[in-house]
Amino acid sequence: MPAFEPGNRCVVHIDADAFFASVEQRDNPELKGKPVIIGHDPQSRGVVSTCSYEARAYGVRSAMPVFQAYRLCPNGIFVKPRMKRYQEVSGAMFDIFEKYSPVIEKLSIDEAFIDSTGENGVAMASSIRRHVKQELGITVSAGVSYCKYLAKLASDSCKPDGLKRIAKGEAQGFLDRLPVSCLPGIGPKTQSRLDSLGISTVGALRQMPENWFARVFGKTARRFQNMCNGIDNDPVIPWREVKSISEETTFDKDIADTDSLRGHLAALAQNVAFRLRKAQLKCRTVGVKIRFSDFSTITREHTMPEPVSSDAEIFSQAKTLLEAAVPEKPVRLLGVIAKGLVPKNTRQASLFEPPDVPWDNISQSMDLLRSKYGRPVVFLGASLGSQAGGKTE
DNA sequence: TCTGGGGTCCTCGTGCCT
DNA sequence: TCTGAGGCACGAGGACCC
Repeated sequence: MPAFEPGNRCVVHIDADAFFASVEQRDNPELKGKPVIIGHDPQSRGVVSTCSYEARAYGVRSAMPVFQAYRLCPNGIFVKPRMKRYQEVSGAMFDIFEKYSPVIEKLSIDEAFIDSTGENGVAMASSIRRHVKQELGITVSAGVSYCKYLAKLASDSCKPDGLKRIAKGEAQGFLDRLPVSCLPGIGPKTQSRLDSLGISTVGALRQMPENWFARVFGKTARRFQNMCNGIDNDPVIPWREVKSISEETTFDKDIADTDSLRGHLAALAQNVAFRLRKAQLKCRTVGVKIRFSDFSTITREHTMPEPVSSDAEIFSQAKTLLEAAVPEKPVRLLGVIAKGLVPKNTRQASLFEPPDVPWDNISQSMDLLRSKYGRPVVFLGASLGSQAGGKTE
């Protein structure tokens, strides 16, 4: 099978290896070769964002509680995430991708699909890998195939610092051996459901009849059946519409006091509103998320006739929802979400409202001050005392 | 010492309208 | 006027991903 099949669809998937940890090791050479764990203080609530391969050797994994990571790897170096720094390096990495193809789909801060149809995908992937290593000092893994999810499975299978191609003729053999959990969309719940039915590999899943797929997967049956058979016609999409903007915070200690909750809610609402306006958007739906001390979680939302984006309007909606939810147990996490996003200038003309919208003017002035001096300079009265980033301190 | 944060998508129940 | 069906929007929650 030739490495380059002219005219055939070709997708490259690039995924940085232990991205946050690699950036920290690059910025601070003393960390090189050591077990670096990106996460909050091991004494606090929180989970591991990512960790270096040296830490993975101890059994540390992403999404693991930090105290557990500490138990497994007491000599691990715990580093607080520096999201701004990672964004910078990510930006530089995507600048490199753009030199190779105009059609790039950003999946997250550290991975992307690149459409390489009409090009030699393997050559492009190895050139990108070299380029990123030379310019940014971090390694990325690459997968090359004729569709997106196979390109991603290929890069997953050769991590770290690898390159793998799955050609059309090899796809079925490669897929059949994989555990079902490798398919995108099959998480722990679906995996255990399939396990209980005696299905553990993609090969076994592929043997199941069409009506069985329909019964087990419902609307998504066809997608999963196609994936088992190496079929995926999803194009590489260079731009996606944002559907929601949210912020949430887990408190160091659960909070039962409603005044304190209201303060945190105001701070969250303000940050969401600020991000909405920065993106030139308004929202029609405001929601709150409340997680109690027993980890049970509820969400409440309200859709308004007119889209809004001011701090006061979003806070007012969120406050009403929080009060209606009547938290009877101490609250562990509080969040505010804005959905139903529309462009900033969308507002229905009203016969009864003056043409000037005062909140828009106030918000504009507040944003100018925030942009100049930083977020905490101007804030809602209700958020007083909750401006320390959400954590109770 | 349990279990982050920011997203998307799907399902299901409910209420409203025709 | 009442009733049931169907479509639709909304709200809540779950699953999943990085």
